[in-house]
Amino acid sequence: MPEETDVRRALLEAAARLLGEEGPSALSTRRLAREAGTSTMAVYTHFGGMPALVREIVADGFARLFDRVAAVTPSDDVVDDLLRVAAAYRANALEHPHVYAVMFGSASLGGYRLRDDELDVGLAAFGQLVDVTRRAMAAGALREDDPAAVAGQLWSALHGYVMLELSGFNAVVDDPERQLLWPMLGHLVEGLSVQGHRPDR
Amino acid sequence: MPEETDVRRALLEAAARLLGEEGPSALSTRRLAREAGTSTMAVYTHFGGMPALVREIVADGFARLFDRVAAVTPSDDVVDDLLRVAAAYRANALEHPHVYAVMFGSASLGGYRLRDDELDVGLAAFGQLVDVTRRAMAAGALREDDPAAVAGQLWSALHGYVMLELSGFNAVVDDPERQLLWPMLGHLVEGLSVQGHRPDR
DNA sequence: TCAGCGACGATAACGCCGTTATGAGAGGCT
DNA sequence: AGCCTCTCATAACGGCGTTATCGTCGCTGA
Repeated sequence: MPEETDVRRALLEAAARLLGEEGPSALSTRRLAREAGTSTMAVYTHFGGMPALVREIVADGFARLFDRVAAVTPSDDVVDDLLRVAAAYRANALEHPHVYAVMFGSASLGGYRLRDDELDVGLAAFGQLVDVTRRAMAAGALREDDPAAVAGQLWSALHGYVMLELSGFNAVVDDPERQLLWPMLGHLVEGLSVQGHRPDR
Repeated sequence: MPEETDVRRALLEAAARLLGEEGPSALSTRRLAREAGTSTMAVYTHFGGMPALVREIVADGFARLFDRVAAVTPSDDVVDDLLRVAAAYRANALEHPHVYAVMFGSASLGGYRLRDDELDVGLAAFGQLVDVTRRAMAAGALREDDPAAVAGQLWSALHGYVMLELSGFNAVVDDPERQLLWPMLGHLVEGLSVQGHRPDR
């Protein structure tokens, strides 16, 4: 049960700022303490070490992702809702690329490991996508199927494009957003909406 | 023009082994020198520093990816070729998860940065996918379109699933391979094969 | 043959890092 | 007042990347 002392808040804000502005390599206990105007011990009394502090940052990242997706207002065009959810997801990742990388990377950054509570927040965000998918099925825009599986397929594709964009690999085409992201989602939705079923593989 | 001295080879092999067995955090000049039976200076005389050594590992990773995909023998079923290319891509990533993460992660690991020659090897591997895509279009299995764009869409989706699998997030469903990977690629191919065109977004 | 040279790498040092031990100070409770 | 707990500054330990220094080879040219 973390109480929001000033030092604790200062550390979290400095960590978020450092991660956002200079990347993961700038996140060190000493640098953090310097920026927050305290000593390295504060990191240990308030968090128990760098990995736990990173966990907090990751949890905040999932919470922000959830909020960003939740801010998409449903309309009467379910497919458009789906695409706007994707746009919100991508925008959040582009605005906080390092946090996104830590959230989903098997990356380094102190040997953290996703724990149940953070995973729950992540699953809650995924649940939003499942909801939109379920609504799209109810509206007939997507073929009836396991909503979690279909949402997972959409998520995989979206996540893949975002990761390639963050790595710069989307430059294999001239206009990635118009040649990769939206066509890919469009074609995937199209394949998911066909009524005839074809065996997979 | 690197000459293959024993020490150089020993360093590269130790680095590959450490990265594969213990992950990125085990890759340090001192540890590396210890494992290779030499001193840290060897890293600098042969590579110029850890980032350059990591670059070599990444280049090898791209070369191996290329070979793995090239080993897929074309058949008369172009869509099946495509799926077997995807399977080879995924298998390579699962066998060398840390290398794959470094190749495509905006990750840390010493502040490397993809340079032209490594990027060329990566683009060559992507070219293989473009070729398969082009053949699929010629065979009528995919609608005529920009092959690079279509290949990029397939790559994005595949890469996304692989990344989620490496992060453990594919556990949102019970049987990820049968509920996510193959259906996703199948639906995407289906959407890409429909003759009617729908405006994207 | 042998002097000279250049590459290789072992040693040690510098300033970082994460982490821990120690202790000083502040605030609340009895 | 006494005590206790929480907070954090200081200092230390070992490990890190990197650089400077320097000894030791093997080769080359006369």
